[in-house]
Amino acid sequence: MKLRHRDYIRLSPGRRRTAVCGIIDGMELYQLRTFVAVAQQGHLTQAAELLHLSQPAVTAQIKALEEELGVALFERYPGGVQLTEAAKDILPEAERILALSRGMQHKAKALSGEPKGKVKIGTIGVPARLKLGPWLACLRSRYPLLTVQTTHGISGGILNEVRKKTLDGGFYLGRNPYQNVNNLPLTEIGFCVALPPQMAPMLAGDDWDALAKVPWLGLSQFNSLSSITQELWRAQNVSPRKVGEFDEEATLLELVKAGLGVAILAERTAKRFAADGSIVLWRGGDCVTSAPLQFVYSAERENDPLVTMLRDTLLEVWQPAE
Amino acid sequence: MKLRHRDYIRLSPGRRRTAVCGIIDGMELYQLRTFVAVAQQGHLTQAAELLHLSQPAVTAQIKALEEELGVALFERYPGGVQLTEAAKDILPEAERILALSRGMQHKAKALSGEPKGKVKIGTIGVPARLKLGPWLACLRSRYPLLTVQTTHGISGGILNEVRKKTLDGGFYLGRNPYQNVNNLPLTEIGFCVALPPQMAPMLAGDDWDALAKVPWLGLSQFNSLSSITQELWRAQNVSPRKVGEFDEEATLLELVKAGLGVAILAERTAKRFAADGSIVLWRGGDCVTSAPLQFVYSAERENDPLVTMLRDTLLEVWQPAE
DNA sequence: TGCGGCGAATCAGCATTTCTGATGCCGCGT
DNA sequence: ACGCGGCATCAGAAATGCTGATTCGCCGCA
Repeated sequence: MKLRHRDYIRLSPGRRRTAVCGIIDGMELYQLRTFVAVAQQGHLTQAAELLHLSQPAVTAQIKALEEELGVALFERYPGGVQLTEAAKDILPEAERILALSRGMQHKAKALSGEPKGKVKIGTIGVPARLKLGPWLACLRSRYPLLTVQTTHGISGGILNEVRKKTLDGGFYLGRNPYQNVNNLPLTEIGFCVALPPQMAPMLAGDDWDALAKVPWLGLSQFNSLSSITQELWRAQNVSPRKVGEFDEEATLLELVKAGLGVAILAERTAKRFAADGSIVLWRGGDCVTSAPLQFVYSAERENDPLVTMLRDTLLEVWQPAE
Repeated sequence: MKLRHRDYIRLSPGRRRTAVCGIIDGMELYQLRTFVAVAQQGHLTQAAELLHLSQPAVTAQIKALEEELGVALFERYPGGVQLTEAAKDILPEAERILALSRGMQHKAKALSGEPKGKVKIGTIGVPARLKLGPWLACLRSRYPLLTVQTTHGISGGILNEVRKKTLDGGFYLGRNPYQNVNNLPLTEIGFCVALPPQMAPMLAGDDWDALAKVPWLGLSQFNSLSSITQELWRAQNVSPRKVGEFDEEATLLELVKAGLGVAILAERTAKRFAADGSIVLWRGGDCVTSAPLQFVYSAERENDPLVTMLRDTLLEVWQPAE
């Protein structure tokens, strides 16, 4: 990797901060947050998105911090940035500081009395399957001052919003690929392959190659099933003929009924509609794969009293049942 | 103590900071610094001075922090403020965060290569007695890029400037009354009572009562000897007739020579001038008291590499000698 | 009981900082 | 070569933090 060229001209407009003598009392938490985000992402641009900032803002903050500390923190390469040796030493300290500061905020929140405010939750799929009703009821009864706002979306989108902290938490189907998002497994959901009745005769056996030959209703890449399905095909070493990409189960169901092709559906949905014959299940309804349904939230908020409340009530609703 | 009345109207101008969802990513280090300073001082005004800020600025910062955390941090009483119960829980966290952040800055400074910059040192009394020459020579030889700026003053003033971080460090004579200023004892300095030659006959014995009857050249309250002298008189249960207050030893010496009254002088100075008869020492030059000569610096900078350098070189210069 | 004094809150205006959007520059892959 | 990803830079705009003057509440004192 060749180091990207740049002339070290400073733009620093000169701060107002009271810089007294030796020590310049100027380092601030927002700079550390940015530092850590950039270190994590390896890109100013991506860090900027995570921080809800523009890229120039991130550039400036990093530059200011580097100047403040008297140490270069990143080496700029084409295609991204990389921690310097010094920064590798400093990063854990910054993380510890941020962790402590979050801890302090959480403590304060815990001390500030009855929890109130609005919680934003991302939902996916069928509300009933999330046990959304019982959960919110439980939440409401225990914390009356809390209001909830739900946002429906597809699995990947929800996860991303949780990552970007646009949502306080959300449901996710599948294995969460981010390490700065924590998850609470709720249950396992099985999936079957649904066939239009007219195609059923052709696919009586459990032959994957045969399955690969009929039209396949694909999933949008933001749907968590998408990657699950892809793994599935790869494992069987076949590749399907996709007739399109769709991002909601209800849509898929409709299209299967209409005979457009075969698709993967959640076991429960599939079984329900197989019962009345509007679709037929491959292999008689055996699940071809499964994925965990999880509740996800920002890892930074692991100890946030609010998140704890969410987790506790969720467990209460899910534990006895499953 | 009666709680001070006030209507909790907020002025908060609304921040720009990206307040996303549940958590408001807005707490900043400068607010914590202010919080801790106020907690320590018990007065917004005094904290403001320590922080080089105006009192309204401190008010606003505390208010913002309280709003941020959702907890009242101080109760306002006439004559000052006091920590709330919640704040007592939170304060240690804030201190830990600040300590860590300082630690990080120090680490960065240590990593940033050869130390350079300007160090401001407060001096008192006679430079030679501070071994200033040898010390600065040692410092210079070891850290060539470091420049030193000395500010001469009286003991109390220097200590205060160190406390307010206007100076990186300084010399102080006496026991340091502040706990947020650390000190490095260098040596002990003895003091004798100097008499004008013409008064000597009247005070041949070692009678304190007799001493109390002659005119006394007092010390300004900012001179560290001031409190030492006061203790001394109190211990002897007598009180002198002050003819004025002066703040430099050289001045005192001149006045004693001129016959205005008696005064307390450092042993060495006193002995030197007693030798040529321009003054006479009470009790033949026995010290009546002594005080430690110390190097003082902000406690927050205990681990600052710069301060470590100062301490190490000082010890090197002072250790072998005394 | 009226009068200064102390300390905090408030207000308006100002100075400075920080952000954004547009743009430039640099390597890389197609 | 061209477009693209990604960072730096710039100018303008928005927002924040700070200050000085003033007010308010409470206390001690005459």
